[in-house]
Amino acid sequence: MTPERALALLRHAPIFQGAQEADLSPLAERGHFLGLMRGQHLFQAGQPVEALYVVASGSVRVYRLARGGRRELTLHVEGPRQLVAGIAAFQSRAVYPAHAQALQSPTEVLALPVEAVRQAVFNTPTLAQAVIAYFARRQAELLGRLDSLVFSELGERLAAYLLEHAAETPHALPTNSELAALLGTVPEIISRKLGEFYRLGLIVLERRTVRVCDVAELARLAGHTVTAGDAAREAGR
Amino acid sequence: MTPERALALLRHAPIFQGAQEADLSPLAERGHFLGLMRGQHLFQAGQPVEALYVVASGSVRVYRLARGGRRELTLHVEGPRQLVAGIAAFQSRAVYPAHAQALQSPTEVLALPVEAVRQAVFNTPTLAQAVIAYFARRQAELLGRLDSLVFSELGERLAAYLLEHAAETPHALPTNSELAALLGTVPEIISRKLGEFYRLGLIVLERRTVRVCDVAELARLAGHTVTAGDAAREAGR
DNA sequence: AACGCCCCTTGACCTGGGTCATGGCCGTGC
DNA sequence: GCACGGCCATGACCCAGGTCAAGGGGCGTT
Repeated sequence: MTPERALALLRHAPIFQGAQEADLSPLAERGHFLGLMRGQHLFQAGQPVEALYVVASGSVRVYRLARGGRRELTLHVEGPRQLVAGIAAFQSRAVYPAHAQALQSPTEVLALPVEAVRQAVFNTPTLAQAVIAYFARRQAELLGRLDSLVFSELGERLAAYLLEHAAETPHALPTNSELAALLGTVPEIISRKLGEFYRLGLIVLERRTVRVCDVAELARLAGHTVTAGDAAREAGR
Repeated sequence: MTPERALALLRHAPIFQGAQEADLSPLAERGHFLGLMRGQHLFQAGQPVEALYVVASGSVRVYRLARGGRRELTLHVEGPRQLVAGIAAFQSRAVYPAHAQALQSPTEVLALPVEAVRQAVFNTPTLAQAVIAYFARRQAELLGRLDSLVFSELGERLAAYLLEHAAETPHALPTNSELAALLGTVPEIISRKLGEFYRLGLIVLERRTVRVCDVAELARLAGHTVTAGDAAREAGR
């Protein structure tokens, strides 16, 4: 039973698009499913890499911790069919470069032993090609993340986040701590900024959801190098 | 003549380690050398990707520009045998994600057309494997960069830089603007921090070179979450 | 119902570091 | 020689955002 389910999952995972079913089935046979509760860790940064994971249900957050553990930065959140530790699996002296934990209960993942993955990928040119394309995409995302964190202020990042995740408003919002980890700050500041956006009439908050009111203005905040202070000044004249 | 030189270069490039000479020579034949003066651009961010470059001599700086161009962040500096745009070359709708410019005059690079590269890599499992390993390494570096920029203060980053690049002291230092771009800040702040380090007796500056005096203390600054203020306080008691 | 826990909100305060402007130094070219 | 341009240094000022602490609400558990 497990192999069929595993195979179905792999077949639909974006990273394996373009692969032959015949190439995937040996991999599927080596995999096994794991169930996780909210908050439970899939692995910790620094542990040797044993497996690569494909999310089957729920979601997994991958994050780095500052020295001392006072702050954390969420690198990405992966939902069904997405990979966790996909890149780490191909490093030679491989230890996980980040922590991974389930965000929901229950979360189910398919664990694929790294040797099995490497073997499958290195023996299957189409797979190798898919993996290379996947890596390139991830790298581009990471670069975007990097300079948004370095170049833009919190207001811009928050505005961008709201626009991106609130296609259908109202939309459930993560907790302030989760948002803070995502945007590289602390919960208090998120609280203030959201309050500020509300006062500017950009959003409405109600019971853990946001409704975006002024898409155009949010986009301006997100896109240009414009601080909320500027916006207030402009609104006031 | 060019093909031999190109082949020799490819053979020694770390990314192609483990590849057969036979697999590299068709690639070498498609390449051509370019000469650049200091400051001249190899490409600009946003241009469609035409080629991947291997540095033959001199060095190339790859950097991103903030919107508005007021600030820039150097992603990496590549010397001989290193790749520029190695990852961009494998993205599907590929535009360069960053700018690349020569740091020295003269700088010489080997340009390899992307189709030639893709073809060679996708047809040669050992090459594909090497490329995957290379990507994984780069990704790990980028992650390290990311959280040093997000989590640590400037003093830590500067201390880390000095330690890393001053194995043999005294060592030539880049200009303050170059350092600033590397560490994610502006030249004035570099000037102040270096002055502070000097006053603390950690380094000596003379005519564009640094000599590191107190390795242990610098390492403490770089490694722990310790501000220069703490150091001064401790030194003073 | 009452307790405890977690999260949110807000205020007060602090500080790293960005901005702007001035002046000095050095190297290069005329 | 002198003038110009780039780099560096430094002072004055400012502000986004981090820190710490206090208080309040929602909700699940006993």
